[in-house]
Amino acid sequence: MKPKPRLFAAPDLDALDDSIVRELSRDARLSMTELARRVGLSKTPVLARVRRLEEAGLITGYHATLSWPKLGLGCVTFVQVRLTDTREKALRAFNAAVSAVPEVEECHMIASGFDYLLKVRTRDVASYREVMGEKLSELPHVASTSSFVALEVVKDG
Amino acid sequence: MKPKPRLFAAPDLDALDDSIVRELSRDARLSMTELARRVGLSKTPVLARVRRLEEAGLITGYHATLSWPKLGLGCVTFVQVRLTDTREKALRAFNAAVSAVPEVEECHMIASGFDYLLKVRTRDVASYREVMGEKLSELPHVASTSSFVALEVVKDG
DNA sequence: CCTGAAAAATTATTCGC
DNA sequence: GCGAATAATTTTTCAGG
Repeated sequence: MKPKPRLFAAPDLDALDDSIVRELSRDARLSMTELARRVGLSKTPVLARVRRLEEAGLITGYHATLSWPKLGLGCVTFVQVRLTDTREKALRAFNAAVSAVPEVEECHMIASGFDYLLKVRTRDVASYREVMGEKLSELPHVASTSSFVALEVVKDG
Repeated sequence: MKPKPRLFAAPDLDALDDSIVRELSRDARLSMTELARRVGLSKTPVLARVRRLEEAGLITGYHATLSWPKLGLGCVTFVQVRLTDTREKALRAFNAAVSAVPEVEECHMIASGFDYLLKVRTRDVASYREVMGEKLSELPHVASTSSFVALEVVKDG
C-alpha cells in the first residue's frame, strides 16, 4: 500500500492534521461537523486537533480572499529597496516602519543586489506613485528604490 | 460630520459592504449573526449582501492562513524569468504551465528588465534548487532565471 | 486517542411589518 | 431594512471501547 503523500513537511503533523490543515486552507468556513466527515474522523478529535493547530500557531487565522481588481486595487508593484545602513538597528527600524504601511502587502529581506523586495498593492499606477513618493521613500534608511509594475497578475496569493 | 473612510475603492460598494468585506477579511469564520452585530445591521440584509459579494466575485473564498515556517515551508525565493519568445501564444503557454506548479505562490508579468517575477515557497534552499532545476527551468520558452532567496520574511500575505 | 449519541447553544432562514 | 419565530445545524459534553 502506498503511503499517502503529505502536503506539509512538519515532523509533528500526522496525516490527519495534514488533511485538516489542507481542508481549512481550502475552505475556512467548514463546520467541525463537515470537516470531521471529510477527514474521516468524528467531531471530538477534530475539534481538539483544530484547537491544537491554532494554539501551536500552525493555523494563524481565517480570512476571506478578495478579488483585488474588483475592489479597485488591481495594481501590483514590486519595489527593490536599498538601504544606507544595514546594521541590525537600522534593519529593525526599517522592518517596523515598512510593516506599518498598509499598501505594502509583502516585504522580504533579500541576499544580494538589493536589500529588500516589497510587494505593493494600489488602485493604479498614479496611486502607486504617491505611495512611493510619500511613504516608501520616507522609510528609515532608504537609499534608493526601483519599481517594477506588474503588467499582469498571472497567479497570486 | 466626517465621512467614514472606505478601505476599498470600488464604486459600487457602499460603506456597509466595505465593512462586511473588511470584517470577513479579518475573520472568515464569523457567523452571520456576529457579522451583523459588528456592521450594525440585522442578519437578513447582511446575509443578502454577503451572498451578493460572493456571487459578484468580490469575495472569492475563505481560507485558513498558515504559518509556513512551522509547516516546514519557510523558504521564500523570488525568481526573475526571461523568456525566449514573448509573443502572445508563448506568454499564454508559460502562464498556464507556471500556474500549475504548486511551489509557485505568485507569478507576475513585469514590464522591464525581465519578463516574469515568481515567488516560490519551499522547505529549504536545497528544495528550491530542485524545483528550479526540475520545474522552473523546464517551463515553456524559459531563456534564463535569476533567483533571490529571502533571508527574512518581514511581512507576508 | 477515538466513537457515537444526547443535550444545549447558535445559527440560518423565513416571515409579516 | 427590521425583529421575531421557526427550523436546521452546530458545538459541546459524556459514557464507553
